[in-house]
Amino acid sequence: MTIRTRFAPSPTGFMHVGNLRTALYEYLIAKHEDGTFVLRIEDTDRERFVEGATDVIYNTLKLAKLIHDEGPDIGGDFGPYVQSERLGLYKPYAEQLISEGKAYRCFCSKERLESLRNDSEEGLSGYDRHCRDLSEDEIKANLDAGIPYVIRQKMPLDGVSEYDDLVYGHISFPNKDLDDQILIKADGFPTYNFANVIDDHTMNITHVVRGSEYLSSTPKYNLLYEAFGWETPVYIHLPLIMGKSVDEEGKEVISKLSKRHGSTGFMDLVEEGFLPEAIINYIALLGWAPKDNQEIFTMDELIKAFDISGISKSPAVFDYDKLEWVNAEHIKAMSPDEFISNAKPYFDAAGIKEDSYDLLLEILQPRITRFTQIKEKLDFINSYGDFDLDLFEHKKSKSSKETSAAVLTDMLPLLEGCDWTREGLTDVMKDYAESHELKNSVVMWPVRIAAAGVAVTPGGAAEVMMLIGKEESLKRITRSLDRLKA
RNA sequence: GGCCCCAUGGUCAAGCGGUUAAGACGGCGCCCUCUCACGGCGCAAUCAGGGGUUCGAGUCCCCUUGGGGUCACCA
Repeated sequence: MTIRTRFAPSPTGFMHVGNLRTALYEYLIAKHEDGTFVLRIEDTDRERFVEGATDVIYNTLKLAKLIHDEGPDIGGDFGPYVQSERLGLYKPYAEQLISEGKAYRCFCSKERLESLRNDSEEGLSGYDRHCRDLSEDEIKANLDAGIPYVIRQKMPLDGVSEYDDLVYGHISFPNKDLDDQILIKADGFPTYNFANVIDDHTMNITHVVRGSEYLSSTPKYNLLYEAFGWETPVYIHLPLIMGKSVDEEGKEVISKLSKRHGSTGFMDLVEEGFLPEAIINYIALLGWAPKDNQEIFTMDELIKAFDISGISKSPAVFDYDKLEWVNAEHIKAMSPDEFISNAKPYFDAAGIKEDSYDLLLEILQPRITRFTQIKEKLDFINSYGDFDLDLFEHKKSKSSKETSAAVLTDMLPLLEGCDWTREGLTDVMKDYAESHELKNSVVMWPVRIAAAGVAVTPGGAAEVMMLIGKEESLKRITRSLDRLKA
């Protein structure tokens, strides 16, 4: 039997990393066994419909390289793959249950249900099964009167529902706590719970993978499978992804990851400069650990290594620091071409010419954790002002304003006359240091500071000057020297 | 509140009856070094508490505590 998993998002226009991780695990579980990964759009809630939201889903999956084998855009043998296009399918199943005495029409108004909730202790008890045993006459009268109704499933009043989850093990649940769940809403649309079961069954889904928030509603699903005489799928519930934030009193709180914890939308993270493959890599590790200690994975490696037994049960806190590290590792693992093509937009924005690419590749690749940082790293190339002369003071480099002035005075003509290459520049500085019995740093420090005008630069004096160019470098050094002497 | 689930450093976590309790991120220190990174080396830091079971418990059982989830004509 080949494994079939499905990702069934609602088109809300926003892909939360928690949802994405669920999709990832569904994909990995299927692909590890050479199975099929299905995309199904769950849009039964007309009020929540967002224009263009399905595109966000397609784009996200494409960027994340979670390629589905069946779905609305590519078809398959079990279509349609959009619930709103399957509407006719659900009601007959509900009516079948009514005729078998396993479900019933409920004519209660929303207002009545509302007051039911308000009257109960904490507003927490459910439906009172008021319509569960209406007589045929009462039902007919209500129907004739055109009173809108929902279809509810009759839940067992006692006993225990049990099932086995591949992550959480054996779960048991007292039936008396189960509400007579609504299958079909008054508007004729199926509820998520109902459509989900019908679709999973009719699409031959073998493994249902979802967040652990469904752990306690799974007995309801099973009762539905049971009512139809269908085989239940294998359940794999995933630990939730949590976020850390600070409350009004300045206390640190941990709760289900949401926007208040920072960027949690996949697209938001991408915009901040996180690579899709790094995000995927990181979230794979949130709630799952490989057999060995590998941390950095490509998608193919994840498919190979993924194992359900490595999924943990306890919720995991999303850690931006580690994501940043994973991102940096992916950047460092890039081939020169990959790096350049990712960096090109930023190079263009900084007016960098192609002949600097090799040098920038070398100095930037180990230094950035996100490509979006390139702009500020290269700021010194295009902006230069009268910086604080105290920058020439650096104890560890044995550099001071006095030594700087002396060194720059000597270096200026030497630099002007030397071979303007990285090696040529380095050599002329080192030779000078050697012949004057100075530490390299006494020479390099002031040159770099004078040329860049900032304390921190990617690369050293020679690299800085190569990036700025001969003319501009000499101009800047002259200017700094004048200011030092003034 | 009822019900369900969870519990190893600050974070992700390995461990599945006998270990000096891995590893990674972050932090700190040292080395490398013209700055910042990269790289290398090292340090600090964890079994929530209490009962059992056992020759032996982070590992099994129970209770307590803590955390999370869920109780919609949302998904």
